[in-house]
Amino acid sequence: MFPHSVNPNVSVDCVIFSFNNHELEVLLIERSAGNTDKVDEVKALPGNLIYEDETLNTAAGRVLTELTGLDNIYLEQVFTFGDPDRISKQHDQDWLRSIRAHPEARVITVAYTSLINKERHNLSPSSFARNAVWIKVKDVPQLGFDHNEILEKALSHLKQKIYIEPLGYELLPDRFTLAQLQKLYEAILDDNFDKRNFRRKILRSSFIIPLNEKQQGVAHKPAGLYRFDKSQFHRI
Amino acid sequence: MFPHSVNPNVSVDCVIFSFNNHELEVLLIERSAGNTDKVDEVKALPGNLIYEDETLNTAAGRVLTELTGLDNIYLEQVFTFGDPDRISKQHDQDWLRSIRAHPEARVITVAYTSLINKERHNLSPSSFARNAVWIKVKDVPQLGFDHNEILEKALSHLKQKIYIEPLGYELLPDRFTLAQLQKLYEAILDDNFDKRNFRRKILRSSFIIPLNEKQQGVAHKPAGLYRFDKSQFHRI
DNA sequence: AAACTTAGTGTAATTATTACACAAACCCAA
DNA sequence: TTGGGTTTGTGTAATAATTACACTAAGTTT
Repeated sequence: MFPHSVNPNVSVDCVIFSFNNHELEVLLIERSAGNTDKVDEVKALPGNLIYEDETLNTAAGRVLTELTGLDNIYLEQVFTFGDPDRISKQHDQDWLRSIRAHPEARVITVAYTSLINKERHNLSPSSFARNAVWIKVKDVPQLGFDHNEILEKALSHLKQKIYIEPLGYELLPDRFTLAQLQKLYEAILDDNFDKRNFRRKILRSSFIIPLNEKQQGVAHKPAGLYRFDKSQFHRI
Repeated sequence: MFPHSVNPNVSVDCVIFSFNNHELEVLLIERSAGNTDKVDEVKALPGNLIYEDETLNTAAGRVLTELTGLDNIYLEQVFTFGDPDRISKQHDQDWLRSIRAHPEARVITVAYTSLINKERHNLSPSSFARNAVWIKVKDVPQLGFDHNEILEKALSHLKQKIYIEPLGYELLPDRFTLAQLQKLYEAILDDNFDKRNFRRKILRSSFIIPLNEKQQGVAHKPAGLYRFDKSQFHRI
């Protein structure tokens, strides 16, 4: 491996969502300061400066892997944040000084997002990520830099997208019930739907295929199981 | 005025659309090389490096003004392009060498877009824009850098947006006919609609207010005039 | 066997979408 | 002044989508 040269002015940040059958969660890291074992109590989105010789998309994937261990995740660009003061809060600067060659350099960041099923991926934080944790979107505290704003933008991007693409095939188990799917839509859109209308509409869409199986071992009438038919749509 | 320091790694590009009552047009500049009066025959979107102390949005407005004279245009971010090779074509490099301190530096560009009525704005190209011209979107030639790709992305952004926001209040005259409005929608969406259905739908929307006036001096039945009611919606 | 819990279903009213054709209003030219 | 040219403006029927709404069925637990 040759060493890569770093672009001091451009970073990527990743907003990775998951679903715990109830609520949306987002992946955050706990920053550790330099070589010390001191954990910075402020959480942040996984992100870092790009290399000079990689695309933004590649950078997002690499940085996500380096910080959290998540590998081979499909990432989609959301928005770019470039306020000149976005990294200049004192606390953020203190932290940057411990890890960056030019902590004072202006950094524009390109946000990427993805949806994953956290059961299918293991986290193994490293680099300056002392820890990587799933936090309920509704419980997200004040984050470093402008990361709350980035999260908000990724969320509204997600809300828009769910009308276009049948999201969720990544967020749910392979076989799922329509109640689970409905809860997912409700979590993303922060709304509630009528069960009958939701079912009618979603089954009309041909992405969701009924299986001849039922839930087992639940203390009530078992629900039928469904799966996504990925062949019915294509990423652009 | 103090001199501004330039960020060598980040630029903005502006995709400005207008409408000639028939087709969509986009604003391009003809690049002039350095101090020479030689016109680079390749056209490009108006764009340039950002200053260290301005936001991306501010940079987009400033650059647009500097290159084309368009002032005070509402600009909206579209997408960010960061391919490591996006400015390395020989011809683009030749031109960059004539105007940039570090022509070889990697540049990530943030694209912005707007819709304007070209009748209401004057072009006065300056800086390295030898000329600024409106080109029909369907006639756009091969542009410098990755600007064809950027234009495509801005166009699809526009198509998406027209479903959400009642665009067009900027693109049409203050008073317009429903046929003009329909042609605008058809130009943007590259589609054709049934006149009766279009009218019914658009009039249902409450943004479009009938006036008690008719076209004058046309050699056929004069059409009724309408205006937009801007109070009926708000930019986010 | 009764209580508990969630699944699964139908209908009527309203609204939106699609497809389709002809008379009315104005100008112009003969 | 009349007829031709051109674009405007309008209605309806068929189909599809949306909304609102409540009870029985199928399991488990006690």
